[in-house]
Amino acid sequence: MTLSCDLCALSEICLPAGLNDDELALLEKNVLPSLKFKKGEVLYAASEEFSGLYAVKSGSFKSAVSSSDGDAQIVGFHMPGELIGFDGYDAHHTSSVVALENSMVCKVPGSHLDFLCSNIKSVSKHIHSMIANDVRAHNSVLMLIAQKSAEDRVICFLKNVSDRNKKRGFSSVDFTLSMPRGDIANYLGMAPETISRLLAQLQDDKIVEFDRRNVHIIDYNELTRRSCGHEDPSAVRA
Amino acid sequence: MTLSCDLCALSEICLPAGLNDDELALLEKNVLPSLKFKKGEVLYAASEEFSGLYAVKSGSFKSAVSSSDGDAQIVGFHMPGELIGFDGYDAHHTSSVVALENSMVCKVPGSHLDFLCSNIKSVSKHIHSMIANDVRAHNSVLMLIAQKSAEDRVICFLKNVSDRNKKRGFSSVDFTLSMPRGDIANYLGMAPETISRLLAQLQDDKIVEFDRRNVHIIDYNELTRRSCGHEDPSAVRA
DNA sequence: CGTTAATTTGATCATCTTCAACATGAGTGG
DNA sequence: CCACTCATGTTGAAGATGATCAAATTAACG
Repeated sequence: MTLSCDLCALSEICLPAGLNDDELALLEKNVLPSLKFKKGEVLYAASEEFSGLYAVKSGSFKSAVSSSDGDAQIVGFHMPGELIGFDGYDAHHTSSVVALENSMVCKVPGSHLDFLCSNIKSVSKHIHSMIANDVRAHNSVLMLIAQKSAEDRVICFLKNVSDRNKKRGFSSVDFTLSMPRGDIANYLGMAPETISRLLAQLQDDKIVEFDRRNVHIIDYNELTRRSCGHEDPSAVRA
Repeated sequence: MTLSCDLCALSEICLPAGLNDDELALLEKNVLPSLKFKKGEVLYAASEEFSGLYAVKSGSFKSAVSSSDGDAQIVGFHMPGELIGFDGYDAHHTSSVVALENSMVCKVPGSHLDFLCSNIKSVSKHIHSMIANDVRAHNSVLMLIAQKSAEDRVICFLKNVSDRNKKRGFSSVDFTLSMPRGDIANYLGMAPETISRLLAQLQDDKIVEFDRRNVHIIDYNELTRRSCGHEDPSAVRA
């Protein structure tokens, strides 16, 4: 049995945000019971037909595209409260989404989406907001990769994960990266070796401590100062 | 007086696509008369409140974001038939859009958008499609910049412009780049000098000829072959 | 506890940036 | 219409950032 939306810990940042009781009831009728995914399992794959949007309830996911010459590119990491699936909004998906750890998602079927948007103003608004966030996040990442040094990219990535944890009510200085170094490297457009070296340097500089995938930010201010105007997009991409 | 949507040369690829007469009439009532912009003029600026979506009617635009440390990043070029403005869909814009040449746009005010989407199914679909295209285009560019060599990026850029011209019914082998080299370089995340050198090399290889901003593709097949699985997104970003 | 995957570290190398100088064109006012 | 000026674009040489290759370590997991 699925936890109802109004009891969900994410209700403040997910679709239920700002709804009254009637609207909440209506929303819940149109959201499927949450689905479980084990680490490595596929939420949806490229070329699959669009069947709805997904809200991450727990755990985390990565989405990736691959080019015809076989190269893969991770285009986003998705944390609880974030909405996934816009890449297939009209027809079929072009990216694949995979669980980075054991995770849960809530699904809003595509057929119910129009109905919800038409009948609950704030759902419509929330979706629009998510779309705009998506675009903004994309722009930020593009700027990051196109213009900034490898060090800047890593710092901004850490800052971004920290911010997103904070938004969900978790610690912004102690958290775990659910993805391997290689995924971070791919996402940021660099070699895993470079990630490794730069993290080591941050540790030497006593700004962040790393134990495996566990992160402890020692000097949050310094991290923020160094994070090159990469505003908090706190958003998803799919 | 604005040319009506059904007489517009872009009706097949713009919002009117697939509408019947009644729907067309309804659409036209909700689209403002087209607006003119001179080269360099601003369609909207970052932080401006969202007031609607724009369809490029003629000419071209670029959109850019800037980080707090002053760096600017061009995040998209927009050609006729393409829709601009999703970055502000919920509240206010975070990118600025500037005309690259004398251009015209049609505006769909935000207040009319929900109405149109609710009442004309294919407009709703078209918007969704544009959003999905946006995400896809983003993913392609990200892959391009994060993973590919400078040469690949330039080739894919040319191929992309060619494809978008073709889609609009123009030549895919003879066209003009409306943006300066510096803008291309910024967009692709490299130095203008590198662009210059790579274009020169393509010319030496007898694949493309350049006269200023005029492009003539000599060996389209070779250009396609070299363009690293960067599928035609034929889409916009804003 | 062994086997494989993930991560780190070192050394070398390539690509692309940067700096500098120059060339070319477009736009403007006389 | 021409001359001037500034923006845009090209080319060369040197240098730096980050990639690649190789090897060693360490963790994850059955």
